[in-house]
Amino acid sequence: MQNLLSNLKITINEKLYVKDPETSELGRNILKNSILLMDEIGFEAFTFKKLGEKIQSNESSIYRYFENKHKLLVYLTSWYWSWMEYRMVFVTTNIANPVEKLEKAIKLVTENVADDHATPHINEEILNRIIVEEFTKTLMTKEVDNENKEGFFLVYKRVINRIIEIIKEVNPEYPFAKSLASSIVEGALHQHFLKNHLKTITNLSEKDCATDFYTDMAKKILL
Amino acid sequence: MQNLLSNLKITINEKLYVKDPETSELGRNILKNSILLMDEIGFEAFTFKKLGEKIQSNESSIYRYFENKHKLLVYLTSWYWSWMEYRMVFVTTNIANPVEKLEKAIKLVTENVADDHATPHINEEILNRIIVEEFTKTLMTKEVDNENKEGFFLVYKRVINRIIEIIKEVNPEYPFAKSLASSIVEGALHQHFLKNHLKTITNLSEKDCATDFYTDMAKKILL
DNA sequence: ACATATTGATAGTATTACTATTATATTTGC
DNA sequence: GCAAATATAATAGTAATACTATCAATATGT
Repeated sequence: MQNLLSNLKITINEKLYVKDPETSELGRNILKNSILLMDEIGFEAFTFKKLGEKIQSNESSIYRYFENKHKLLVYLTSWYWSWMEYRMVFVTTNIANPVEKLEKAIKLVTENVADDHATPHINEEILNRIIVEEFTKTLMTKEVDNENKEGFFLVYKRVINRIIEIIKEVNPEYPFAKSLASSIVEGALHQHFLKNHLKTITNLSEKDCATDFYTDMAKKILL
Repeated sequence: MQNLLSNLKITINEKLYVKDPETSELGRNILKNSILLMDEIGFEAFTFKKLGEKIQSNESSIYRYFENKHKLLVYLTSWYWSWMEYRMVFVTTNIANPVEKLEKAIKLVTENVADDHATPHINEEILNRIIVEEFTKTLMTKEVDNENKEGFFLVYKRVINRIIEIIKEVNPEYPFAKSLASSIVEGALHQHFLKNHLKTITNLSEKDCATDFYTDMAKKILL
């Protein structure tokens, strides 16, 4: 089956870039290699100069696409959550049973991620590692309130809102639907971080994912 | 009642500092004002130069206490979790009923924090804000595995392990005690972050704390 | 009073995070 | 096919950061 994404383009908030990187070879190269380089050396050590060397291009050319590395990271994470939202809609549409719908949504945000070949310049498996290791840094800045107003985190909130709605379908009486949904999405990332680095305080081991833990949690809380 | 902490000194991993800041006036001044300055301008904008100006001391003098701002932040967060552990032991000792014990432990890690006047140079209310906004940054670095080996996160893990043990007492059959404990501790910080910045995806509002949400969660999962 | 430790002041370095300018390709429009 | 527009590359430069090193001033302990 041909994946719909081959034809659809993921749209990202225009304020996140100076020039749309999806519209040129260099732009797509920046996206592809910024994912690889960030995964390799981490967000703190990542610089536009090093990225320029990696793609045999110039620092100044990269600045024509992105104002700074923070916005590039927000761009990449927005891309990830957009991709996640697209898959969530796909997987939950036409499912009549709300519990089944919730199970599918939870599975999606908690399972291990593999590359989606429909997007040749984005490796989702590696991008997922960046989300696990760096995503909270996009939020935890002194500019978060302004950036939130500018809509930088809309896609992320939309993914969580979709889960909130499903939770409400499953149990309209439950008073903490929002907190439960945001806990699952953020918590799953955190459990994956722990399984990689602080193994003694998580039950997940190397190849596990967080699906069982959160499915069990949601069912016991809501049913 | 005189708080025990007035007499007890919180011990921090020696690898986190060059010279123990609790042993001099300047050291305690660095601790006190680094908390104030980080809260004010955020960890990214925080520099030893600015801190030096704030305490009318010199950048180079601060470097004699801490190698860099990352280690200072790890020091402050270790201090916080030590203080939390001390209070947790205090609050859970001699409670026979495991469920009551768990409730008290959850309350402690999820409630809003007020200043503890037993520690004149540390303002715990402000330090808690720093934990909410910056704690994950101490973990999410490329050095996390080495620093974990050096014991930088021992106190944090110890707090979580105490909760794991209580969860096991409440329900020895539950298979995800570790993930549940780490979810509660990290998740509570995250919910507090959301209530301050991304209010639409949490049920907590301004003066709420995460206690009700997590107490309800733990009971439904374990009982 | 004198040795020792602590702090302060200054200077210096490499790197980062940009901005500006100019030159050189490449594309496109007619 | 050629001029005009656009994109990219190369270079230089600036202010700030994250330190290190040195030396002077001051306080403390015996």
